Amino acid sequence: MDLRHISFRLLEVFMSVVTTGSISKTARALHLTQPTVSLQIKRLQESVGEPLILMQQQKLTVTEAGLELFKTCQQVFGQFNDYKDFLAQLRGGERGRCKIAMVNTAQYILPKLLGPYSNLHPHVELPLEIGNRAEVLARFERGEDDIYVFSHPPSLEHAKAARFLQNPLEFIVPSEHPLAAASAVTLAELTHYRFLLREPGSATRMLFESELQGRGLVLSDSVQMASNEAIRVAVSSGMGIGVLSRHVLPKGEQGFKVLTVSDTHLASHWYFVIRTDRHLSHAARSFLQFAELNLARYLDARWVRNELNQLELN
Amino acid sequence: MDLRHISFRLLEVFMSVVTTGSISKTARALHLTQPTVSLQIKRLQESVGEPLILMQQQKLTVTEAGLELFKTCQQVFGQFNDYKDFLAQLRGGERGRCKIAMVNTAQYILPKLLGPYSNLHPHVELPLEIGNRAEVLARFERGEDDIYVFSHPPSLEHAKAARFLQNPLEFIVPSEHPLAAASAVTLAELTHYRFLLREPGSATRMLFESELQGRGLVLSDSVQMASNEAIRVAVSSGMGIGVLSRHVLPKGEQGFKVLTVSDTHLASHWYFVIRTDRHLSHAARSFLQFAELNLARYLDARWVRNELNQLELN
DNA sequence: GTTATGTATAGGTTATTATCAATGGGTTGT
DNA sequence: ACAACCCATTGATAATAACCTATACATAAC
Repeated sequence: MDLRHISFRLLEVFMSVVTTGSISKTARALHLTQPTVSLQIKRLQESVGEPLILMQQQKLTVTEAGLELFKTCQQVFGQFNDYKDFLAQLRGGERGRCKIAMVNTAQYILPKLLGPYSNLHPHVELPLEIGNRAEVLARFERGEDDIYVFSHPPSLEHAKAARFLQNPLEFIVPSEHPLAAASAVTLAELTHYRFLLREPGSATRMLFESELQGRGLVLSDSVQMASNEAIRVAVSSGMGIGVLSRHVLPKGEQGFKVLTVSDTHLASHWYFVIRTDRHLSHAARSFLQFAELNLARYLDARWVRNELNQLELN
Repeated sequence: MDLRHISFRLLEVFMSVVTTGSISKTARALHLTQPTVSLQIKRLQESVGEPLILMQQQKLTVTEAGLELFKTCQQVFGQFNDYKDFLAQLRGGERGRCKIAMVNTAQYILPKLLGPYSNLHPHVELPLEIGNRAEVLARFERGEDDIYVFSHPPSLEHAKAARFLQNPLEFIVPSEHPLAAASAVTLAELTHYRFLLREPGSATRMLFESELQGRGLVLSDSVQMASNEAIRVAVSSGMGIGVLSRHVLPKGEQGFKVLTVSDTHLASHWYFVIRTDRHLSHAARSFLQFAELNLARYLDARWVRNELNQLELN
């Protein structure tokens, strides 16, 4: 038996012949002519190498081999119907995978969207990758993920980016710091103190430094720290002033105080980034559409900047 | 997703691409060229309406849809392998159906062959039909069975017949019959007594009557009875002389006696008959081959007349 | 920078498929 | 006996599937 050149169409025709018990009826049912069906069956029988139906006394009977083939076909079409269902779910975004790579700081805000989304689409896998800006950029280059989250837009080929949230920066000082009691301060005043900053590549630091540079200011002293958490702890223990995303700050200020800097309002933006040269997976599209509709609901509405329509998801 | 024009070959190629993880390797493995495989996959993807594999960074990855299709294919090929096994069994005569229609008297001898055969091939269905000569002939005409058993060859179009057993006729008389004590009698002597016979069409009666006619003898009295069993009982109760196939007589003579008729040796033959214009089912062929080899073993060797090679089974 | 290696695309050939209409030979039913 | 069905066969056609070679184009390896 040589299946190679048998198409599913052929099996469909065969199944119809078995169920209708007639070649002519099948022809009518499938909008074919009777000779066509006759030939199809003949060809199928040759491929199988065994008679599948017999005409005896003008009545069509199905042979043992034919009946068994029919059962096999039923199962096979069942399997493919299951597959079709799977595809439908995939396309509907109910199933599949949406791999997201994000820079460190994003891990404080993205879960607020991911949680509700995941509850709505429990069958969608949502593997997350967290790294620093350079790492996430490298992942983007290699196209390892479906969605990338940056603050600070990467200007790359094949990238489409859209802002979705403001990332306001806040200055925090130890509770016992000389400036802690001031009702308002200026940026220039701050530069006399020691600053605790993330590594040079980080969006927060880049934004802060370009602001300083634009205003001709220079920090008298700064220390580099590996994480936002480390900065927060260091500030609380009196090491210096920190510049952190507002989203990173815990609700209750513990051991530090947020300054009101009257002449400075620093804010970068969070971006969803996708590659234009890759098919966006259905799940990823589904997540971004969810985000577009629900940003204000799950994130602090004051900072939402919904420009996801720029991704042209539809 | 439109399966209609997808052939199994195409799925085979796809599966190979998934398992080898490379289009070129698949091409080499299946003795195709690389562009051929590329195109096949492309076509499959179009049929499915969803990307199945992705090339990223020179590495081939299988999408969700692709992986699921692969699993589906595995199952489907599994089903068809099962079907192939089934076909092999069918062809080997291990499975299937062998419908046999036989005349009444044959039911006393055929089970001796069918029993051992059935033990050897437990998965072969062996439906039996038993009727008088006319009924079995009608079944033959309509081609309702695979094998027909007659004594007396039907000379029909599309029939191939072969003898396999002599059917010697015996004369039986009631124990208290005047002839019961005689050591030997002649046919002519018998004609003076009442005979118990089957219906005119039966092979036994036809044979007996043609013998009488050939020798210019006429029965003085005869009664028609519906079955061999009825004749046996009637003889035992003294109603007259019976003519019965030796194979029908029980081992211990009860209430009757078998005569030795010195001038008469009547014997017809049992025939297996098949239609030449129908495919002989594998099971039927298998049974006849079994019979050809084992006649002498399971039937009384004295009467075996093995001419089954005339059926040209091989 | 050159050489493999792997994939995609273009262009072409041949065999096969999927159809059809027309026709002939059977059965069945009236 | 005739109409009504059913199936098989024939002959024809347009589409397409299944391949190939040649070529271009990446990336990885040396």
